[in-house]
Amino acid sequence: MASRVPSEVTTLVHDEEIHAECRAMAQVLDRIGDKWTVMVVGALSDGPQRFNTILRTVNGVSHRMLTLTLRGLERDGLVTRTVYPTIPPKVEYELTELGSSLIAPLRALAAWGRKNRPAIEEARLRFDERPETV
Amino acid sequence: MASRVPSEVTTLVHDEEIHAECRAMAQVLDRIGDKWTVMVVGALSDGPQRFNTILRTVNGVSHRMLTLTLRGLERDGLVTRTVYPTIPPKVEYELTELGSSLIAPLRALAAWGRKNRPAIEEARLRFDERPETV
DNA sequence: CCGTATCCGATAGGATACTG
DNA sequence: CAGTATCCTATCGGATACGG
Repeated sequence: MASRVPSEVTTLVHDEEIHAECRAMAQVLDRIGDKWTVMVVGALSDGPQRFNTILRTVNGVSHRMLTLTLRGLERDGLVTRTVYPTIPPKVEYELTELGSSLIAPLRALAAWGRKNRPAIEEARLRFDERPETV
Repeated sequence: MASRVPSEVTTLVHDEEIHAECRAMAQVLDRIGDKWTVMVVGALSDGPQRFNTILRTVNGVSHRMLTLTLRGLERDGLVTRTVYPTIPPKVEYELTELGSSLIAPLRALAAWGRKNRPAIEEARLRFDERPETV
């Protein structure tokens, strides 16, 4: 890390911006990049849900992973957990303001996926069916 | 899969929509949910880049993972790979139209991250510092 | 009904060394 | 410079069983 020469300054500023973008994305992916988080958020976008309801809605999630996923979302303030001390117990999960604010950007991504799935699958076929070593 | 009763029909239609959303998201996460893909796309958003340039830009990525990440992006038609058969070899990667179209929704997510990082970190502290079992 | 613990396999991803 | 192969580890996540 030697001292910088003046001519690099503008580049450096640009790099800083890039790196800010990168750190933001790294953080977001750390939060939502796992297998179930966005599905759970999606399930909760309908309103408060009980544990077992989410379990049935989110296709394929295991009991264990749903617990962990919800715990993570609660920890980060995206979801609230409310226990009704009845017998049997009833626990409701609900998106916070913060959690709800994530839905819009998520939908944008999902829209991209729906729109471009055909193109991606076509590209994939072409790539896989091309000769081994041209 | 028993036959459905009529009273469930409207619910079913709604469920179908939910599941379409879910599958779209599952697909997108499968594509960009790994550790490096979005960073690489970000690096390429500046224009075509050589392998080693990307390697230096994307902080922390290993030689191996960059290769795999780029291969995946190429396979799905998000990136083109151009080899200039000079000595030493020069290989340039560039976003396709499809790849570029991913940048906007990605930026939306990054913006969400930058805006809400403080709130998330605060929530996390509160959660971690609360008594073990109230 | 909801949560946790234990066990276990699969895979992601880093380090390194070798090739053209 | 760019790509591949090998090895090794950490983590993710599923199945299951038990506890409150």
